[in-house]
Amino acid sequence: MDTKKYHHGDLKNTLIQAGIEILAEEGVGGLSLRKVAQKAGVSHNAPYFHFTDKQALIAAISTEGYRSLYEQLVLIQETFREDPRRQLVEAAFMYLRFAQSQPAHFKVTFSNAVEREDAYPALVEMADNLIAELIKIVGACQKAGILHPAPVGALAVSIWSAVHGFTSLFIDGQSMHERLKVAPVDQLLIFTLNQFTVADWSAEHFPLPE
Amino acid sequence: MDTKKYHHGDLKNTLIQAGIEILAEEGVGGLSLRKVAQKAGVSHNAPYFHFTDKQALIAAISTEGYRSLYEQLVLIQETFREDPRRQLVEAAFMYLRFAQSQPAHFKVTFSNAVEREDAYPALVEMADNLIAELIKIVGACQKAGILHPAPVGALAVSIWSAVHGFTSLFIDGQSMHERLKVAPVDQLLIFTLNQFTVADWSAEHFPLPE
DNA sequence: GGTTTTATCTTGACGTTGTCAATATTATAG
DNA sequence: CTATAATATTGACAACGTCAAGATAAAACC
Repeated sequence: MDTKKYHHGDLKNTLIQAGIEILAEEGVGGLSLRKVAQKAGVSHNAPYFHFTDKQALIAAISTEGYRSLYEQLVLIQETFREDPRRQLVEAAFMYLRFAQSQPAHFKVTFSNAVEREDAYPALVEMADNLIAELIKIVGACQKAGILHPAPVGALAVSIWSAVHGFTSLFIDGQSMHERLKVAPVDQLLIFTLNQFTVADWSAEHFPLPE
Repeated sequence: MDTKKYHHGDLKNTLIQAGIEILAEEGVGGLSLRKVAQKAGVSHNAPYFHFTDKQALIAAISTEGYRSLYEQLVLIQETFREDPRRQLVEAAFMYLRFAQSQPAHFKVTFSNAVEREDAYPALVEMADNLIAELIKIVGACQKAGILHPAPVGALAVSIWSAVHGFTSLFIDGQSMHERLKVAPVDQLLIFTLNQFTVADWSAEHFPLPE
């Protein structure tokens, strides 16, 4: 019950959504407290009754990014309950698609701006949720013999690092994926995922999702 | 011959260095054109004769980040000329150490701020240099039988993605490396690198550099 | 139900920022 | 040695984050 209805009614979430929309329309540079307030139809100081700081608003937007990733990860597991291999592939592409469709929100989510993550427990909690789901999938893949029997935490960190780095480098200025022109980005992501499988580097294990 | 000596003499590079120092002292949020100018001992508008924009200064700082990584990569290859395995390990740790010691510069380098990379040819060129060196190392590792005989460009992208993602997640709010407490960060990086070797997941292939 | 309290929002102000325009200064070219 | 172009300063402006003071409306209390 964070969202009491006083004058405006649920202004807090309205501001968060306005912020996410501004990120989509104008990018990270266009995000300002005053513009968010204007978009929500309130005065330039109204946000201060819901966020102590600009940082706090950014942290809330970041939290929503984690929530979106987390919820999609849960959905993927439900959808492909008996196919951990498919879960991993879908998860990786979901990650990439999120970044492609909302690059500014993706960037903000991964704390380009938030310095003291500890000051925002809701953010930490949602990030933990995301990690927990990822570990479930990696664990299931190990059980199915698709991934090595390494410590599941370490393997989850490695795979997430690879997918996150791949995605970050891709949206942060087409750094090379396009410059090298070695392969389409989707295929490169599959290739990267394949590095973590038990077998050789051929693309048989993780075909592209249709 | 970019650096003519008129009134100040080499103000351009002075401003870039001042910017890097501010990043080290105050972080990304503390970087402003006016503060950079003040640090260089010039008026608040002097930078506009060397950078069209704040973005242009950021692009120059980013370029310096790429240059630093590139030069260290060249040095590593010279130092361990006959040991491609060692080159790869040292390169990965050099990357991580750079981010650890200058997190704000690392973040700025990877374009948290620069939107139109194409508008800054020097930046693109230095990034290309970095990629070229990385590909050399990966190619040497393949020749030595340490890495799979996959297309070298794709493999370089995958490995860079893993190291970059690992490093980014680590400095962007200790996202999990510390939260999971699965292993010290250095060991986790080695583990991640090991995923790309030809053999199994045991840590024999890439021991920690002393 | 009327009053008090408290949460929410507005208005106004201040210093800082990025950037433009106008002006001054100095190095280089002729 | 002058003229010109490159370099730097000063001043201004709107937008920004944030603080302070006041207004408004919901909630709590009797």
